Amino acid sequence: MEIPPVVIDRLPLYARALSKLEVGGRDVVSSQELGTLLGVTPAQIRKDLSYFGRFGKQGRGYNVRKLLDELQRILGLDRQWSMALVGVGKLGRAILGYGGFAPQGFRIVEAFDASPKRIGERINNLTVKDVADLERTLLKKPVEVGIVAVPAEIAQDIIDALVKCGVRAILNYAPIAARVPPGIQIKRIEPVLALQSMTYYMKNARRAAASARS
Amino acid sequence: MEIPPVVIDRLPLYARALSKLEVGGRDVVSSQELGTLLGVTPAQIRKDLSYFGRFGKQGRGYNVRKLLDELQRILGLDRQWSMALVGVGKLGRAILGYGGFAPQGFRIVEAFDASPKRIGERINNLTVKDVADLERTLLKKPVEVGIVAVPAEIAQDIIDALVKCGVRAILNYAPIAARVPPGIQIKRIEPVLALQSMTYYMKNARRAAASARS
DNA sequence: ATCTGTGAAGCACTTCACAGCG
DNA sequence: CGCTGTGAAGTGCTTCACAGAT
Repeated sequence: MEIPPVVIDRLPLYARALSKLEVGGRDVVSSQELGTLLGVTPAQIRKDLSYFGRFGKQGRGYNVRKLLDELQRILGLDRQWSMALVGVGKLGRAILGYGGFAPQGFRIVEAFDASPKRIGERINNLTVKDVADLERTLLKKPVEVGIVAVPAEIAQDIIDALVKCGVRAILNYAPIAARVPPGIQIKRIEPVLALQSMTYYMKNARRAAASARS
Repeated sequence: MEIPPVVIDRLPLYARALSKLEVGGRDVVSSQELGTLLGVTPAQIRKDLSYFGRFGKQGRGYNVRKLLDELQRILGLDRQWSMALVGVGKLGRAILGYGGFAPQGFRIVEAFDASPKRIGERINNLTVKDVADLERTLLKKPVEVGIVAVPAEIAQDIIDALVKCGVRAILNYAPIAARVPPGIQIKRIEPVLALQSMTYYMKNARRAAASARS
């Protein structure tokens, strides 16, 4: 069956909420309650889960531990993923320093930059390599994900190189509409775009209406 | 007329592409060409723009400068927006140091933190204030946008406080499904969620299919 | 009695296809 | 002839509403 991409985008949210519930010692949760926690309708949660199987018990709800396991398996979160960062400027350094990837199984195992000042530098147990050696390095020791934190002008070239090295997903921090071949995943992380669409709803100072979408 | 939210989300992309074209000295562009640049169908671009007016010339295309002006006006990008950052840890510092906001008219004018170590610290011409003074400060001198870069546990409280101070949009970096009253905009910036949905398509190593969505 | 799982209905968004203007 | 603007058709996603399990 072909699953709607929006559904896939919501599953990590469900998983995170379940994870919190589990830590809190919760055994069972209903779609109603989970929906309230996440700002999603109960029907949507049930429908989303129904694409993958029947995980609940009628009259009771879902077993927190079991559903979380299922979601992690479905999403491929029951394993480690290795990533290569390209661009070790201010943004790249922040990404290297960010503590949120590792606990979720995402590890940055290579860092590249073009500036002689940065090549050879040691940050967070990683030695920055010359971007000229990117293909050599990643063809020998492939990674699954590429993180692009380079200036816009060269971002597409870097993305092409990463794809050539077998990367199957890209997290793009550069402000460009990058093109990738079919089958390769790419998501942009762009705070400015997020701001620029929110201003549309803000510019008329209307206190009412303008439904907020988390 | 009620405009589909997805349309609003695409307009900043169009604006950015037009901006690049303008810098490149381009006078006119067709929906076909703009679509190729952005990976969007020409029909979608024309339909999106048609919600707001008739900006093109049949047989020719769109005047780059004029369409860019219109989009900036529509999105409210023809003015400055002031923002307050809450949380000056590693992530908050990276946000303060990020050079991408100011050129687009978004200025961080206040920074708050709870840690005595950070309060009073001067970063990028901003003095970090005590988060206990958040309401006092922002009620006196309101900002339009709040940037939340605090630990998950206190993020909802901070968001509530910001909303109380009249903030109309929130850029949320904390890993929670935050709730805001209707009329308040909120967008999450969460690289981990982006990764966690991409893995779904990666876990079976299928080289074919699995359409990539930029 | 409660809450799931799900066809069917409803709504939202995208694409088609072409009239009409430059 | 080229390209926009747009109703209409098509596709995809969400919500409804209820049968059925516990």
